[in-house]
Amino acid sequence: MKIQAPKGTRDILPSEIHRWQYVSNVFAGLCDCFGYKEIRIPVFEHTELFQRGVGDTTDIVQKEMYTFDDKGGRSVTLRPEGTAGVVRSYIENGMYSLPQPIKLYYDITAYRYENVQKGRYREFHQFGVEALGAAGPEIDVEIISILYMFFEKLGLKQTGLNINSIGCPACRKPYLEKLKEYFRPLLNTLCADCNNRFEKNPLRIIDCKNEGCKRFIEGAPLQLDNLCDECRIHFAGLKAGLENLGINYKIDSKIVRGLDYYTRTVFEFVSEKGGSQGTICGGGRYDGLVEMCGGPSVPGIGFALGVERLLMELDIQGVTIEEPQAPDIYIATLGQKAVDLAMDMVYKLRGCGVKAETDLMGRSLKAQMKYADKKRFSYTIVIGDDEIEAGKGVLKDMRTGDQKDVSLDSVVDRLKNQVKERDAAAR
RNA sequence: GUGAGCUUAGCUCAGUUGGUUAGAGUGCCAGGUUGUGGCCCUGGAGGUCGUGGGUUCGAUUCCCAUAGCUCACCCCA
Repeated sequence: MKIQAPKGTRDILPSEIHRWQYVSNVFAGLCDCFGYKEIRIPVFEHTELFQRGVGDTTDIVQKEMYTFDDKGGRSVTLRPEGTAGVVRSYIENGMYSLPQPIKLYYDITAYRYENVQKGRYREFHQFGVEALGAAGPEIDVEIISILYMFFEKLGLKQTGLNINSIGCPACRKPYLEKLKEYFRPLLNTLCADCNNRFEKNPLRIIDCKNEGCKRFIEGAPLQLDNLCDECRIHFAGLKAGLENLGINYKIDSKIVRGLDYYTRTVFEFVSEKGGSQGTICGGGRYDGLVEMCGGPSVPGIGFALGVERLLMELDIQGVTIEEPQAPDIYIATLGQKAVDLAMDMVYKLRGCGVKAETDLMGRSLKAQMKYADKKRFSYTIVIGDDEIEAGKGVLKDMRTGDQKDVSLDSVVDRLKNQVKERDAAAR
């Protein structure tokens, strides 16, 4: 069998790595401004964490987890998302006794076993943020504003924000009864999936895409219209907070979110043209999760953003990310003495932060020049026996083709300064 | 889990109505007389035509199976 990357995984190659590094850096910089610190959590956790944290009735837990027994007979699972692991770490490391709220972000891979298609992979990348300890709508607004500013910084203009409230345990119970009452007489006309959902998670019926079911969903009671006073006030606070910052949103009363732990605020950022995988980012409040995972009763809110989908959206909206700066100087050599000298020179230059290379293939001068050209070096220096004897090298500007002699003693210092000045000017 | 399309060189693709050594462009390597890139020219390396089986004198081509890729459903990032 030919060895190749497993289904649903892919290499991020040197030719595209700058796009990934760019969005990661922008995200990290922004989180830093907002006072969020990076957390790095394990790629795998005990399976039980996700069963409890993500929810037994979710598709993720029921059919999408990469679960296996390790050699000690423990069942472990590759993380299908980041929140559960962060919450586990919050509890395990006693973060509730640090100044609250705890504000964290992460840049991770996640794993779900499902059929691949556009914008969906088995190994995929997420940027995420979690804020624990704050219950009011202000933190909801802050979390959403991170994303809003992030998209703005990246130059994404057609990315819409949808928000909803799915209530708390107190108001969800009577609502679910109401919902079931509504759907009960319709059960034999609803699809098989919905019949399944009816007992396990009736909320998800509202999300059904089946045309036959959609007709009835239109008239179904919505959680948004059946919130308790506290939830209603919270949602009003969220809306007012977003308006205060000038953040546009739409209320989408059908957002449910596929994970069990969400309470009250749920939201997503969607692409206008992204097609079936148009959700770039999803998030919400999870006030019961920490307690459910064995910690104290602490409220939380967060989001996860799909990096693959973000990069797709940048393409769709025509946002290009510039290639990193070209390398500075290539030292072309003729003869062993020149090779030795060049090795010493590039070593010194690199020590000063200058991007320098020399021949490692024993190639002809012409081939070396071709290499320098293809790799887009700004300058080359040619060194041969003549130059060493004269203590001079030929410095060539690869853009203009101009050449001049330079003293080999001073050239390292001169280049160093030149690059420093250029970098300062760029800033 | 279900359905559709695709699979020939590193990449993008031709092609063979079944018949000797399977092609182009691009990329890579080397040359185009003394020590200089880009344009141009020449040459070279590189393919068990996804894999396994069947039909046939003969299969890269036809048939079947299988894997992978791509897309869609479900669901999600």
